[in-house]
Amino acid sequence: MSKKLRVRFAPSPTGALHIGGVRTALYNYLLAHKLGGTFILRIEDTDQTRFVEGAENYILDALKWLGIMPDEGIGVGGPHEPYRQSERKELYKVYADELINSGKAYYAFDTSEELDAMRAIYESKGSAFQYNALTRVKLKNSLSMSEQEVQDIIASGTPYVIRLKVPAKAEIRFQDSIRDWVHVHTSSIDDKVLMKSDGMPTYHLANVVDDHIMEITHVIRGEEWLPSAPLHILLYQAFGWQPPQFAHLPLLLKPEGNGKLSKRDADLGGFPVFPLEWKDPQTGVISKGFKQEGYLPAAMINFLAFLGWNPGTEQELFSIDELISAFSLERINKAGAKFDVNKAKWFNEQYLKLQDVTSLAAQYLPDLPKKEAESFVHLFLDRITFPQELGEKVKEFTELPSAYEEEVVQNKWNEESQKGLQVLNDTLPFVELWEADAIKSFIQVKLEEAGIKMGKVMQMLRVALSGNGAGPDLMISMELWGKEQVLLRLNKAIETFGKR
RNA sequence: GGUCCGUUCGUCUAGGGGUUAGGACACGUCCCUUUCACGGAUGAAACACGGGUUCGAUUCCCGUACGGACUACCA
Repeated sequence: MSKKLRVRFAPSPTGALHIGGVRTALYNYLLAHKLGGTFILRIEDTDQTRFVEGAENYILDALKWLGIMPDEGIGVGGPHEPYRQSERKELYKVYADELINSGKAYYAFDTSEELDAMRAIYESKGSAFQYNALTRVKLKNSLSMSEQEVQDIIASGTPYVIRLKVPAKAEIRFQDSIRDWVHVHTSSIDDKVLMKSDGMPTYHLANVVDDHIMEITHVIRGEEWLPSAPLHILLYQAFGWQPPQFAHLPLLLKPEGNGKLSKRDADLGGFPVFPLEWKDPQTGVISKGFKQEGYLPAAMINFLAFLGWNPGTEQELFSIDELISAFSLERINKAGAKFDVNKAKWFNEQYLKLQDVTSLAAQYLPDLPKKEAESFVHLFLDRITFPQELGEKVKEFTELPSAYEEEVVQNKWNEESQKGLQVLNDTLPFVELWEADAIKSFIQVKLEEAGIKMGKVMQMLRVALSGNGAGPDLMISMELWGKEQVLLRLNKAIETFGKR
């Protein structure tokens, strides 16, 4: 029997969770649920300088809103606590020392400034500096210095880092679930820093150690990690551990032109990149959230799932349960996907129509009587993308027209329609049952009696009552306005047009 | 610059040695609706380029171009 599947989503609390991160979390969640595995949330906060207050809660809230909650980890607990890397600091030191002792890693004393200077020199010569088998002997580290020197310098309290001693001539290969075999020569891999001088591990070390300890079987993460995957393989090898199965997801790209989707593009395009609204605690800048814009969680999930994956059938609308059963790593695409707001909106419209009318009415039209609110929801549900448009629609509907659509008036206001409106104005007060069907037959009869064709006046009537040449069913609208209001509007319109 | 990854309609994608290259969004037209929207139908719209392998390549291989990621004591 194979090991039980365990996956993790491991964001850094450096700000709001980006929509690409949400998709990564979603794919992890889907795989875990499909295969009866465990979905773990771990926080990678090893960079103290980039820590942002509130970001961790934001991540949790965002996942909660979308319904992709972890089974284990932050906010849930579990057998491998703590799940915040800053709280596991001591652990990484142990493993880094293990690598030192086995000769797989070494101490380095070069300062950032020295390295920067080194890079500048190489760059001026048109090449790139690498801290590797070729250069490390000439730099300040435990490989180039005598053992005594190293002991002295450490004892003196000089800051140091621990670097991985990358083998000089080897080929690293691994089979990615999405990209198949990837191979890289170690000559292109740097002796990466494993432990920083502040005693914190870098991503690479912490990630590998935690994934191993937490028994992660599949690492599903963004493509930006692909270049460092060979380094991670090297680390697993150095520890003598079995690496997990890797799956590097294609990137989410900006809608216009090329490049990774960023917050800036979103602002330009007028759509969010964050699931929830986010206020940057440093700058106070507020970024839009999909939730606040009116996107439904189920629509977001469906839309996101299809950005880089598809079931191979022609079905597009998938509930989360359907996604879980249809999902597989094998059907994830290789190429990056551009974020298309139109498609997102379409998904939202589809899910909006599926919403319960009663609860939409209660939530978005709370000030209206229940029955009336529900009528409005019925009237407008097919014409909106976001639920909060209901309020705007109703407001617009309820207010007296401030102007009349000029083009329609121009074309339709004539002797016959004038006569028709006048007939209606005179007779409508006598409608007994003010209800759409009754109003309709009443109008039919009255216009016929007057010898006026219905088609000649209906659009004029619409403009007279609503101001617009197009809109929801007129008879139902009239029912909702009520007799008094209709007559008021009709009067006003006749008066206005009559002056022309 | 170097390393790695990628490339099918405008966008998301299906497909895969022989297909009318399929679907969805967006767009056009028509139908439904005395309007609009919804819905339905329909149209326009793609295999980056060049070599090779092959009877045959969009599909396999190699190059080129283009795009992207990475190249920090950031993740």
